[in-house]
Amino acid sequence: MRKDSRLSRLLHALIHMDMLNRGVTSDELGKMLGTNPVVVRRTMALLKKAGYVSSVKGHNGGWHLETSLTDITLFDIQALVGDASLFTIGLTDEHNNCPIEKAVNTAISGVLHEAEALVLARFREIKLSALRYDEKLLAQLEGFITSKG
Amino acid sequence: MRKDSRLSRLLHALIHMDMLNRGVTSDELGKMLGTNPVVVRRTMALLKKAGYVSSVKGHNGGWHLETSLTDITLFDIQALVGDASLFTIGLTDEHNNCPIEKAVNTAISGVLHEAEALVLARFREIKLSALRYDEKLLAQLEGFITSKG
DNA sequence: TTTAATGTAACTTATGATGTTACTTAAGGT
DNA sequence: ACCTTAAGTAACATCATAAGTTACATTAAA
Repeated sequence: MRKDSRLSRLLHALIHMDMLNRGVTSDELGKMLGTNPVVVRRTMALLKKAGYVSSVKGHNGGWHLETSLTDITLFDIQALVGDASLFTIGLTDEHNNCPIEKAVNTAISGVLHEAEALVLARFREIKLSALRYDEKLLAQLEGFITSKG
Repeated sequence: MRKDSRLSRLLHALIHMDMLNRGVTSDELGKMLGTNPVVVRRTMALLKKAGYVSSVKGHNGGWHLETSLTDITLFDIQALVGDASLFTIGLTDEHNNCPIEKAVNTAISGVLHEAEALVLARFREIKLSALRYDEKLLAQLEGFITSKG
């Protein structure tokens, strides 16, 4: 199923902005993120609405970081993009009153809720400042097997 | 994002088959699951391939349970449908060698792996026999808030 | 031979992020 | 004033995949 990579992209953009410590244009961000400026604007609009960044139109315009990365957690950004559930597992129509279906859905959703709570709790613990480029950290992590998505 | 409800459907079907204790047709299952017989066959084919059920064509044909529900866990069924990741959160292209992107993806995937392990461990603990219709259990669970999916 | 069933191919639909084009608006530079 | 650079946004296409649907082949009992 198609995945939502906006969380990854927004974190990526925010950290680049923090390290550059200047305004950046959507074109620049698009090159960094491997996408085009319209997608960047669309996605960055979520950050702007939440006040984490501002934007300036016209000449010398662009995006500006308005918040220290020590004050933003993965949870904060996930909250901007995570409208629906975190899982690809769906339940069948819950307005059906078949008791078997209810028992099945209850069992599944119980587990998924527990896992979702775990994810969000972990995301709350991770500040964006902790993800800034750090040679040592990256070397440690180099061998880590990352999921395809 | 669109969800995959095959896990829910397969569990639902298996428990109905167990309780009826007879062969059932795809038409019957379709009515129980709220879908049509072709979708049922397509989905049930996963169970058949794994040997949990068998099928008979023609007159008096249909689907037969071949395994006790005490010998099947949610994990077993999830393994049949869960080709990809359990999460709607995706990472951006991992062949990019931007160290920031790597750090971001590593942080996210670390958390998701932990949560996925939790889900699968819980699924291993739940036998399908534990989901059979039980008035008492259902009454207890009635108030539980279930996810929209 | 008729009927009831699975098996399966082919196509459509639904969904939501992503990609793309084109245009509008804003603001600095010349 | 005019040009250029930038965000903002509408409109539409693309992608991926489960689900829905139609049609037909195959199998086997009545």
